[in-house]
Amino acid sequence: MELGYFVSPAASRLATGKTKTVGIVVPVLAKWFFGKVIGEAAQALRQAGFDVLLFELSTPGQRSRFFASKHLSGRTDGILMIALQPSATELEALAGQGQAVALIGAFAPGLGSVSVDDVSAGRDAVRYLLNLGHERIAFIGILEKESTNLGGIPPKRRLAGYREALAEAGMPDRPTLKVFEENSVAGGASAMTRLLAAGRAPTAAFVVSDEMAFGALMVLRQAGLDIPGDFSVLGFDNHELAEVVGLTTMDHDVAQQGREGAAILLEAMGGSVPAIRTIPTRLVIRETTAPPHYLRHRPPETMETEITPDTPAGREGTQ
Amino acid sequence: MELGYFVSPAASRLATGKTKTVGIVVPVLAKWFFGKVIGEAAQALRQAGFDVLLFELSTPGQRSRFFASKHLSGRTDGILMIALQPSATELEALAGQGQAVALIGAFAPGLGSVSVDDVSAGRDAVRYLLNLGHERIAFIGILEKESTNLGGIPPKRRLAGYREALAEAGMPDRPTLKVFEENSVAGGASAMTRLLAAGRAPTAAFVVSDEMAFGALMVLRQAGLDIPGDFSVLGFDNHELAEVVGLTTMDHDVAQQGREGAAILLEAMGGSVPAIRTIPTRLVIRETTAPPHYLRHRPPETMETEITPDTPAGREGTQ
DNA sequence: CATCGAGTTGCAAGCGCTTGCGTTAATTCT
DNA sequence: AGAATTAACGCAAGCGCTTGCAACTCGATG
Repeated sequence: MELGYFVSPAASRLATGKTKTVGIVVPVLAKWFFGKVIGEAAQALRQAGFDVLLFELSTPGQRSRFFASKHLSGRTDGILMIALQPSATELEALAGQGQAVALIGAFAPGLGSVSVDDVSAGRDAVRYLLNLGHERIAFIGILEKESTNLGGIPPKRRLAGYREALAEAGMPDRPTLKVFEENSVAGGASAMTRLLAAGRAPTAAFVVSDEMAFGALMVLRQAGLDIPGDFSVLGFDNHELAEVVGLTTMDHDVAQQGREGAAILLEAMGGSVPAIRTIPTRLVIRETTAPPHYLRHRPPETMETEITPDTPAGREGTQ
Repeated sequence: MELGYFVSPAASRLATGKTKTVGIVVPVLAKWFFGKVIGEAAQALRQAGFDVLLFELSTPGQRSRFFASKHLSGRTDGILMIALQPSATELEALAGQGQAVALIGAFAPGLGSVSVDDVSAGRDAVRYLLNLGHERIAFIGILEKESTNLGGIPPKRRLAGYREALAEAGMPDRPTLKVFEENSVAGGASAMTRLLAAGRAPTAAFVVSDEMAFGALMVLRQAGLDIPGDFSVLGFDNHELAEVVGLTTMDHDVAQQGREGAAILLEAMGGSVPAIRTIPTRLVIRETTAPPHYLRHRPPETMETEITPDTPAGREGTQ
């Protein structure tokens, strides 16, 4: 019974009610982040003897259908939701089908989850730009279209971090410096376009995703601006290609999030108390950030090459 | 029986022997291409009433384990293999478990498959560089490490296309201009480094994947070379970020490959004769290609902006 | 040596569905 | 309207496993 596993899963499911299968739910697949985290989580889950079913909820229709029909019972024992903030009724629907649930990049009362410490990451990112001497720092965030469910909580928390850093430094939080667009290269491009078209342009931008930052960089280059001389860009994710572009970015261990998410789901299915874990972030300085050109003659006051926030990975009581 | 679908899948599987589930098998997940094609295929499969199980075979161990144990029977009705060239014994193992099989980006006798017309795509790409006036055109391909199963057939066929174009033009096929590395940004970077370090450097390179092309571009820029003035780079895939970098590349409809792969698997599970389809490619000219600098004063002989090969999508008798 | 307890083994019930067959109701033709 | 054909319906068997219980074996103890 232990080695050959020639048992018929169907029969054993019927008899036990356990499917030995989990569902991984993502808003999109064709993004580096999701591939990475799914891959890592799936491997851990598979190692624990679970099959993994994939669900992509890229439209509101798919999302509501997924939660509406109770097709999960008998199909999966648990659900790992990635970058999707479930509503109370959605959570109920899942619970009603006897599903254990774990979240990556989201929170829910009573559920286990992993996420990065977005507010401190946002704060650190903006602090760094402030230390460089920037005074007009833009924030490029993710637009919450109802037709998409990307975004969710993390970008909001990064915005909170942005505000904190500004407040700390006694800088005003100007509404005109905050723009929100779809989370994609194109979205980042149009956000930067809007920023440049507005009255007084900023000298730096904190962009909540590297993909958007790529788009932003593209329009800056097309506009003939020198990076980082005329404009600094700081991204988020440490995307696989951030290095190619030389993008300064906020790194967080994506693979670890996948692994921890899997572990937490496993615990939840085992009936353990749900853990809430936080992944640390780390600023990776590359070539898209520098003091603003009007300060170029003297070196910035601080010039660390790497900042690791003092929030270690571990259990936290947040939420 | 049609609407509510409150049936217990386990019981129905037991009774019918059909699982209404298919497996999608990929060598890696954390790549744009795979996310895209899986997403599209999964959606089509799901629409047809199938659940999709995900299998990532990123190591030779995982691969052999996957084919060795007969854990598929009773789990899936069919397998969609993406960018994985199955061996004869692997195919037997699958057939022995009653699995229908469809391939994306690979071929096998008697099996349905979709793939791009790699040889004509490679030929077109290199023809374009030749038309631009390049005389030393490098080929950056994928190294077949036994520890990875990426690559496979398509890159080999692209190389064949490269050779054909060179032969047509009466140009020699110099071994020193062909380098092979791992399919990644880093691999592309080291390939280009080797090319620049060698005796007489080429003036252009045809790179079999955009990711490698990104790496190649990175070292060219670091080397202080002007692109496309000093060096032209032509990629493959039309990666989501190719536009950001301005990379000239060979585009092929990735989503369509996913859809067609799903359709073919569905047909195969329905007992139809397996179809072998080919996806057309299309050269997308951007800013990384130009005539070599020593020809800059006069315009190139031909300067199309887009070449659509005359091989339409459709059934073919190849293989 | 007999008895009791612990450990082992085998058996049958049942998980919830599908499927074919026998039965009954509905429908059509003469 | 009666018989024959067809459609609808319900019933029981069985898919291959798990699991609890009964029967049994073995070892240890009084």
